[in-house]
Amino acid sequence: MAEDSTSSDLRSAAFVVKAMADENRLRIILSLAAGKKPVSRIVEELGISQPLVSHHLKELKRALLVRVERSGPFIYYELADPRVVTILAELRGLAVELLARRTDF
Amino acid sequence: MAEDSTSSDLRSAAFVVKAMADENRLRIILSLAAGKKPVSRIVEELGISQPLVSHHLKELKRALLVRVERSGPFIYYELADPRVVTILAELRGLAVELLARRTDF
DNA sequence: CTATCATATAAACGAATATATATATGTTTA
DNA sequence: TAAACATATATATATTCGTTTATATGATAG
Repeated sequence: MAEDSTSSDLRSAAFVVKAMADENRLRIILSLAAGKKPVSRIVEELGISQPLVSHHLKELKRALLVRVERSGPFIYYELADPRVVTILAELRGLAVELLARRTDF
Repeated sequence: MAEDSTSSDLRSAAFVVKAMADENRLRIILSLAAGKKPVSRIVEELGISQPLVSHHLKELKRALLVRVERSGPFIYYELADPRVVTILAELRGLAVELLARRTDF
């Protein structure tokens, strides 16, 4: 008897959410929201080390959140789906409000 | 000079996302989406041990995603914000599609 | 072919996390 | 107050994760 789809969907969701569960990766996603760009641009925009950016891009790629494309010496990354940006915006709004509420009294 | 709000927002978002980055916690969230319920109900619905459920609820509470309320011997948990359910649904849809795409060729 | 630039990978380490088992706390009822 | 029940906490362990440092790959220009 096969498991219900909810279970496997949630496993998939957890897999994707894990890839987003890091501040640096969220910053990379936000940077890529502005459009396709090579690693070096992300590095200079975010001010984090190149190996670290590469490592996080690898994670994002593993979770299928970004697509890779080589052009000459540059390797361009882009978001695999625009919904990532929407969802991130919603998460940000929610998070900000939840934290703000905490000090309401 | 203060840091820009984007940075602290993303830190907040990462904090909340981390709390969602676990399949068991997503299952708990989904269970609570149907309404406020005591720990024991979550335990029987999900079939995971009571201490483990308590532990994950603690994490969700730390991230302000759930609210707690005691009533007699029972301790009820409920989602702190309905948007969590919406966002989870979107994440699930995205994840399922991303994974499905992978085998398209 | 060598030098240089862009990026990836490897190794190592500490910190955080998920889980299981055992036990404690707090509430109700008799 | 003792017993039964609901939930939390403590402890231990195994695993995963984020980061740094160092090095490798792969493309291009001279």
